[in-house]
Amino acid sequence: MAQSRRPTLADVASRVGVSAKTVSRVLNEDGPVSDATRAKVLAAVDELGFRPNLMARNMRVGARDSTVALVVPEMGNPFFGTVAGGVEDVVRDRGLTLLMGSSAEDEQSELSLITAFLARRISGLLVVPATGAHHRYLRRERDGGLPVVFLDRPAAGLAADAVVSENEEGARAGVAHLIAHGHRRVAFVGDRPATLYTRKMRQRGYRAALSAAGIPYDPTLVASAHDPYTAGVAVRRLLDSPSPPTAVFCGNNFASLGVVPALAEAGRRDVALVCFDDLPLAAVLEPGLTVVAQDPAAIGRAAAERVLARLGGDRSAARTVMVPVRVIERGSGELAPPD
Amino acid sequence: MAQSRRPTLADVASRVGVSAKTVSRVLNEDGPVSDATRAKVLAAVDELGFRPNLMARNMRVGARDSTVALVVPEMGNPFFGTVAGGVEDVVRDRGLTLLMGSSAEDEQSELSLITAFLARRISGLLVVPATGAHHRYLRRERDGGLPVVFLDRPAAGLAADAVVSENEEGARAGVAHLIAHGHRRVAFVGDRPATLYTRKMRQRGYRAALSAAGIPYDPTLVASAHDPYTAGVAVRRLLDSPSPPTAVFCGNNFASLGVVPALAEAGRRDVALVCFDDLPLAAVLEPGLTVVAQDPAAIGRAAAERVLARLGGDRSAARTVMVPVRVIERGSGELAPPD
DNA sequence: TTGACTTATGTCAACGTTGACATCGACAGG
DNA sequence: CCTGTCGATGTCAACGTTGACATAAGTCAA
Repeated sequence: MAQSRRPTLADVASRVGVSAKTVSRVLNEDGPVSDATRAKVLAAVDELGFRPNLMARNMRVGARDSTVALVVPEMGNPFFGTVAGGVEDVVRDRGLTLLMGSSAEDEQSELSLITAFLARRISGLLVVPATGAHHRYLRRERDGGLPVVFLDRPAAGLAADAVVSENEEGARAGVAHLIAHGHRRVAFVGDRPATLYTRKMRQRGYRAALSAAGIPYDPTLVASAHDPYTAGVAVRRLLDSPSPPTAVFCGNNFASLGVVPALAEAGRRDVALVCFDDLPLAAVLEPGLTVVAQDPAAIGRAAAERVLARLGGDRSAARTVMVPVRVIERGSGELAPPD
Repeated sequence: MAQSRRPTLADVASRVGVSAKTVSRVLNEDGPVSDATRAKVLAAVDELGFRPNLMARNMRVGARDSTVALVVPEMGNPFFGTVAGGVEDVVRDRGLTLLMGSSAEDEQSELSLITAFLARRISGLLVVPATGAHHRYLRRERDGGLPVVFLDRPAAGLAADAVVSENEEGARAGVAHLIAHGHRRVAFVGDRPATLYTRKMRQRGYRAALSAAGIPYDPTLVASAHDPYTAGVAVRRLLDSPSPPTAVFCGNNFASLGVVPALAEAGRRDVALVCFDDLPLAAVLEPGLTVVAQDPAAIGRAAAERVLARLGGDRSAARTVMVPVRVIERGSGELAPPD
């Protein structure tokens, strides 16, 4: 119960009867140490339960901490969990540890989280920007050689590396897929707020597909939602309108979780549906859910590789990496409109 | 490009023409500082882009880092992501930052990850143990006052706080639910390896439900899988056996993702099904998926609260907190067996 | 046998910060 | 006018570790 101070190198040293430096040498496999001394030191380390203090070490050697920090807007969202998994796979191989924190989509928490990470002298920073946040204040860190990479959404106010999905092209392909199956009235249920980067890009793809097919853009066919409930309400209203859509393109996974049940409950399995982002069980629905699948693990890996490249001395201009998406046909997107 | 050394307190101080200590006072709102000095210091801090070095600070004040570490077996699994979200909600309110890392279900990576965290003098440690890992080596840290809490699965070889779901009771209730609807041949598709804590507890609940109903335990009705594919294969084999089950109890979410499609593809919607763990879209299936839902966010919150209590000086004996689960009826678990 | 080299160890300062204590002027009360 | 108090600041050492350098004993070729 004595809540005793943690043992230090000096404690180990005095127990063995050598200097702290010798213990340091043993633990870092630095300079020469006799086998006898080594054995005694290791025994003492074990007995005392000594753990090196990385903070002290990093300070002395003037190194950054061997950690890479990842800031995401929500921990619970499996998309970001999978992104994090991709990051970890890559950084672990380089002996780096991943630190992760959530900004809760709040600009202020994002700032304080990033500040906390910088205060720990991390080696790299990965950020999925919270809505409305800007990152001008990271300019000095970036210029000072800290790799800063943005994921899923680009940075505002800072020229920095970014890794994003092919949002526009994916949405265009998904909507074109519906049009190719005969639809002319295709609704778009996008994320909220409408200023969100992914929302904007996907809506742009939606409009591109329409105009490529010579279909005029009709704003009454566009709705916004960030949670399933709102999305459900929105899609019901669209279907009840005077000239309802025959197909729906759903712009993010939370919206999908509302749109799919809403269509099912309304008994409207005839409405064609393509969703951005894959979902578990999507293949088991009746009909199966056609999606534009992102590859979140690939996003994480690509971002981590950017960090490693910068750490390795790459001083080239900031670049944006586009990660491909792909359309997975499962039935719901291949339904023809009623004649 | 100069990759210049980061500015220190002393740099700020010499620029303003005061001592480092005065700058420290300004930044920590410690002792008295004149308004004029304060203003000049803050300006210099801004110009130089000074960031306090938390490692140096922590070392000087002899404090642990204001960080709580969470070790999970897989980042991509949304269950753990939601757990992490629960932890974060609680620790953030106390000004603590969450560090997260994945052990990839590997005993060795778990050990090195935990070692890395301990070397950073974290304030608390939360661990979802990897399969087969033991934690005797954490005894000294726990005794030294470091809060150590295990989640989802208890520790092996260490008396420590733990927060787990009511696995046994939940499985018992789920299986009893099937029995109440007339089933006598209920299969169990459990996690793998069979020594996994959650697997064992849930299987125990399965057996308890059977024996409460006077149904003999039939090992040929039990299968194991940790991934969807294997689970699908297993359930098909069960259905093709000479005396097949009329109902299936599925012991974890990855297995569910295999069992549900397998039943659908085999055209066996008549087979009753209850799954441990809720899934998105579970309500939209035909029939809706009856589940025993865990509350991962509550697990995370409870674990974080244990850490905070220990940090607050709670020296009571290690305890295990059970987080309730609940049966959500949606159709698949209420199907009657063929007569 | 000596100087050059190697092996095994020790000493000391420094990393960036802050607690403890010192200093110095201004100002109030007796 | 002296003393005590307070406000504003400075000095110094220490946190735990390791790089640079020093030392001491042993080895070996000339």
